Amino acid sequence: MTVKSERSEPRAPRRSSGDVVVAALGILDRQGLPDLTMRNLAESLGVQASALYWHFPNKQTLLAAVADEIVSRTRTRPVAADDWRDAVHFDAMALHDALLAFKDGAEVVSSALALGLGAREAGRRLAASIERGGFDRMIAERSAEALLHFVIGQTWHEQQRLQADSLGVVVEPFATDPAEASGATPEGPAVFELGVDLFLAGLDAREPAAPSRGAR
Amino acid sequence: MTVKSERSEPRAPRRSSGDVVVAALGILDRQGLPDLTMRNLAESLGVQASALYWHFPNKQTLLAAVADEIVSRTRTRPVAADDWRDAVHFDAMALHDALLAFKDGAEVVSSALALGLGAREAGRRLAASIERGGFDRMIAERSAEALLHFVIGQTWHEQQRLQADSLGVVVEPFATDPAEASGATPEGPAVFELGVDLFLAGLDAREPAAPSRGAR
DNA sequence: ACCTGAACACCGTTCAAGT
DNA sequence: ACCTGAACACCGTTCAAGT
Repeated sequence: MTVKSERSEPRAPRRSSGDVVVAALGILDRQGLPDLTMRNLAESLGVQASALYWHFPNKQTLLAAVADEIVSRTRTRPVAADDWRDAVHFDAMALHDALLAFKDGAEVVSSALALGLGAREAGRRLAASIERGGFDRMIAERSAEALLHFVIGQTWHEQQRLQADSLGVVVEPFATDPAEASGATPEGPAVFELGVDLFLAGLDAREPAAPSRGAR
Repeated sequence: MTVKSERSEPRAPRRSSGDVVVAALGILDRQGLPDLTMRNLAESLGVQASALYWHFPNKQTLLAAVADEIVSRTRTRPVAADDWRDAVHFDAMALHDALLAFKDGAEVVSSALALGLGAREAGRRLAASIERGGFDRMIAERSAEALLHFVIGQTWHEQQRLQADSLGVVVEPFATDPAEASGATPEGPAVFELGVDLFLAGLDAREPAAPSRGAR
């Protein structure tokens, strides 16, 4: 007989702020950012909208936590002994995939980062991988920031096109010549890879450094 | 005596969509994006909010026009005979400045670009300057896009910090080590320049090409 | 500690109707 | 051609009060 356990009886299944973030990710995944309202989110938790303000001071802070969660789900490199260029390349691709994993993921992370809330982990990983190339910390951090802005901006744009396509909306490709824009979009990943490779080539040229291991 | 001119008498000082964009820029400049509501904008034009929907189908389209206007005010290079690297460098800095010229300018342009509306001119200019280095059009366009995303993302972040500072809000600097984050932020422009230089070095390494002029 | 209920001060957008 | 007036269906946030 479903009696209550030992001590006190847990009145209701109360929520932690972690639960709120998970519920927010669910809405993001299924519906996207425009539908991620405090009211919708509250409803999906079986709660009043005002209850969310016990867990987070405002929506912006909540979105920052969501951005952190998206970024924290980035794949990490299995082996750590590789060339630093491969490590940076891997980090960039992994972040790209993590952003694509949730509808409007890139936009959420972009805003959080610009606002100076959350999504810091992404930059830290890139900087750490770059540092393995023997660059000093200042260079590593700043170039990581540059690469990070590229990855997020590019992914946001790409994600927007993917979502537009899936709705059958026609969006002109990103081309200089409108005449050649009529052809099929070559493909997404190539643009992305070119950017990352350009960046790596730039770093390589800046400092010959040690080939991979050993502090110069 | 202030009589009416020849033909018909102009009843009221009616607005063009250009006037709407200019008014929007005014609000952006003085108050920022959160205050750029259809109602505020209408009021600044002495009109009802619903009147704006005669000029633009929706707010998103209006913001795209605003983004176009911001980008179109980018300084253009005085002399065209320079090295292509200098041209790209100039374009990047000029766009940076154009985005900083209006409160939340970078955010407005970032969104418009990601959404595939407006702000295309920025990419076109960069691509044209890169093409002067002898790269083929595909490479030029894609690398321009990469650089563009960096410039906008970086500027958005920078602008956010500038505005936060001017309000006395404390925002932690963008650093890996929270311990070293307590120092003063070194400075903004340097981060920006490093990114552009990295990018140029990457392009340079990819194709030795002609030094500046002449098609390879 | 966690949440309800009700309210406040807004939003973007539509649409019939006016001139 | 350009705009009004009124409405619709929402927003984020606050706050006293409940358990």
